[in-house]
Amino acid sequence: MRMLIVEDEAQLRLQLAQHFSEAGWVVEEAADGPEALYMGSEHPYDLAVVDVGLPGVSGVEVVRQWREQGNTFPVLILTARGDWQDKVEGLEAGADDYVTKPFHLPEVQARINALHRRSAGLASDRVSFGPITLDLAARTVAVDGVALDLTTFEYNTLEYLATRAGTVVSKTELTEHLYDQDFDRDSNVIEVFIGRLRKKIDPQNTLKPIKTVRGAGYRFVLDGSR
Amino acid sequence: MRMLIVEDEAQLRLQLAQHFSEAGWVVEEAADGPEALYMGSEHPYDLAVVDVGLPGVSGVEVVRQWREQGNTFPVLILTARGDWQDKVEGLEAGADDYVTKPFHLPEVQARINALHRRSAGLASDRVSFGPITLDLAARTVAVDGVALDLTTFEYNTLEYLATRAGTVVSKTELTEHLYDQDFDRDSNVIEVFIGRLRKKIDPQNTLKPIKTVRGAGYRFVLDGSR
DNA sequence: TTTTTCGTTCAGTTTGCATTCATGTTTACG
DNA sequence: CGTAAACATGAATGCAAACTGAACGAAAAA
Repeated sequence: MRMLIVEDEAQLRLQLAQHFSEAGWVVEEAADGPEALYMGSEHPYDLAVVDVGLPGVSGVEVVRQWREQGNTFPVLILTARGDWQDKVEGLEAGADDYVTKPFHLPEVQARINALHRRSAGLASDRVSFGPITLDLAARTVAVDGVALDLTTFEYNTLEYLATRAGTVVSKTELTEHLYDQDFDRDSNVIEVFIGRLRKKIDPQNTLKPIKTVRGAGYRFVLDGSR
Repeated sequence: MRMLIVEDEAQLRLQLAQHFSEAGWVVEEAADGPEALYMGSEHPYDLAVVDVGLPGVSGVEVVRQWREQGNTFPVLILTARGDWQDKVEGLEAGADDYVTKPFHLPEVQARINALHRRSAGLASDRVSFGPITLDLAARTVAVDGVALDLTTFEYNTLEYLATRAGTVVSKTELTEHLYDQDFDRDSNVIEVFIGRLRKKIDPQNTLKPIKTVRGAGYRFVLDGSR
């Protein structure tokens, strides 16, 4: 999943970026309002963290303009402690949640997990499809109760497909959400990962949870149903 | 584990600091309210000891503000004997336990152990994973009933991983909780300790209790389970 | 003092894994 | 059928992350 971090203070921005990279996100950064506006309108992020106290174009303004452009990804704003007004304005501008600075990473992490989960339309951190269970918080997958040993990208690919189970996901959509902007557009990585996933999830090839929709992409489903 | 001691009286502060250093904690100190507020919001401590009778911003106030910021680490407050009110206010502000001054170190030690254990979500001082058993109070580890000879840091590293068994712990997280703020960020100590731990716990390399999650950190887990 | 213990650094090596490439297989459609 | 495009797959590559053994040096112990 791809996240945009908008924060002018370099140290804090880096700290957040490092943390969420380690947590498995693809992270991009913007240091000021205009940059944030550009990046947010150019790329399909899955989530954004925005400091409202930006120099120049304020964070609230950034969020407002994103929303006016029809951007729907969840936005978490960072407000200075006691700045009641910022918080209210931010939420009115279309932010989904807020955390006051100084904050503790676990708190930000928790709220981001919640936002991300909600935006995927899930009630819980755990999703099951027959014998296949994903734990979004722990980033683990089990088949028939046995944990699978997946690499970061294998897991990312599977999570993206599974949280959109039943719908067709194109290869471009996958690369847009699993890679940052400088991705080689004519690579076949996705095909390779799909292959490896199929082999790891279902070595006997009996479940066939990932169907190919020729010319359109892939669809995660179980059973013969549709 | 990293602890913050907030106490204005230098002699007492030093006594506590020395005691808990020897007990294996990484100890940092604050001498007044503002300093305590700053440090508590800046660093991810695992526990704090706060004297309520601070000049300037009172200890109760410090705890209240920490809690408002979403800080969750356990807090033990020190109150003057007979100062009934302080104790009540402190607990209401979000402290977890109290000790009245003058106190006996063993008592403080015992309460801190209890708080720390509870915050790790453990019911007992003893934790087992298959043949591996840690005794948090005695800071000892045994494999198949045979005691291991671990150094302070080796034990600390193992304890941190084991009390979070099943989840991925990043190297950054480890250094944040096992070292104080002036830690050389591009050191590979953690890797070295992980290596030594693996060798000591499991010389035949059959249990493989510490798994590497490339790019993310380490995960303590036994068998294929979870 | 000398000796030992341990935390830390460093350099060299290994390994995991994302990515590419070449080739094989399926499918749609004329 | 035939053929071209889309997809699958096994092996090869390259690089950064992780591992490791040795050495250093500070502090504790003897």
